[in-house]
Amino acid sequence: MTRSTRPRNAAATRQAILDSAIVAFTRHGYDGVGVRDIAAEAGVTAMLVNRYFGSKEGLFTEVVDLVFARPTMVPGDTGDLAGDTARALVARTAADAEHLGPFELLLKSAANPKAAEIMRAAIGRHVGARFEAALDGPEAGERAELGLALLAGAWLMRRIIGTPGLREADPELLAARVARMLAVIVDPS
Amino acid sequence: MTRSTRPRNAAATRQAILDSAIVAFTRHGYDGVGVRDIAAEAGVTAMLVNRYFGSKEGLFTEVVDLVFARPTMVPGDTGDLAGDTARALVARTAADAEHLGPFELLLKSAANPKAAEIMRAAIGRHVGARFEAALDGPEAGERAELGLALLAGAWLMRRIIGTPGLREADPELLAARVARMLAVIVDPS
DNA sequence: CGCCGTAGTCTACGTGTGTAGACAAACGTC
DNA sequence: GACGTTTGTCTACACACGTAGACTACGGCG
Repeated sequence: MTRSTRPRNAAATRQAILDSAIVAFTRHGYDGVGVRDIAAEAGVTAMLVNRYFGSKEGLFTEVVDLVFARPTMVPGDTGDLAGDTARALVARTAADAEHLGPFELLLKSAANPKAAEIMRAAIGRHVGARFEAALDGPEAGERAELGLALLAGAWLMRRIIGTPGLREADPELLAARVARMLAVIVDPS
Repeated sequence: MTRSTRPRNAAATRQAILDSAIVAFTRHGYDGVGVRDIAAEAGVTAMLVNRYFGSKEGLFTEVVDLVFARPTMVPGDTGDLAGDTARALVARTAADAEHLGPFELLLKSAANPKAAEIMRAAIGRHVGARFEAALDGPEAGERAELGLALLAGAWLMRRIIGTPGLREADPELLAARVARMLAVIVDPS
């Protein structure tokens, strides 16, 4: 039809597949996307995906590792960790915001046990450690994950389920409340 | 093989399908189960499911309504709402606990937008109202859903993803921490 | 005893899945 | 300028999905 074969550029093609996969997996979750969809969005045949990444699972593993590696929520140390994080959460889960990022990916793919295991590993490798490093005091790991739990839960309710109370809440008031909840795990008490 | 047809009992058969569906949807999520699986577990053909519930979506709607209707987490008023709820959460997400119930269903099926919409409606109808009724003061709806968010997030991390910090945390200490976070939204401040 | 509505099964269709294997064409190198 | 490697496509398979439609047999009522 349009073109028989795309220009030969392995690195660029691989990256195009990866980009397409990041968006697709984040939007619809592991089970909600087919390899053909990802390939089509990258302008490529489905088989090429398996050639570069071994399998759908392999591709997902790489996507998760990439998405979870870069920090999106926890800011640099500005002195007000709880407040900054809460404000970032509220801003990113606003109705008109673009809803990509690790939390969306996490929630959309959690249903599949294999995907869950892959993400658990990536969280331990990247996110947990990063969040944990921002905390002092005992039980930093547990407290860090509890903070992540609140963020993930709020993301779920506000963006994915779209529960009205949180969706239509006043942003600043909501952020303040979330900050107060986060303060419980930020301050060693 | 064993039997050609099951004894004719409409009510019992319908209930058997419903029971099977509750377990299956909760365990594997909307997209993770086939109508054939549910039917087989109930000792019935797949088509009977559609005959009784119209479609897979109709069956799911009924399951969600049933599961979200009965209270599982928020206790009767014992004077310590935050503490009791936190303890119930920790107990129910323990490693050796049976992991059914609304939160598991919610998290496992959130990936599918149609399922998410069905659950959003059910939350507004049952859970939100129940949790909200337990709260006094302003913004009760927002605060109730924020509480649900924490519970859902903790459930996700501890049971579904299986993050080590929360999985291996000391139950009483974890419950105390969750209770302190819940206290933020329970007390009007 | 015979009938009829209903509870149930069976077959089939169309579509989508992940991936294996064979084939075609563009590039770098001699 | 020919060759072999790489990059990409095409076809195909085996399976699972939701569900439409036709068929069968049980059970209560006359």
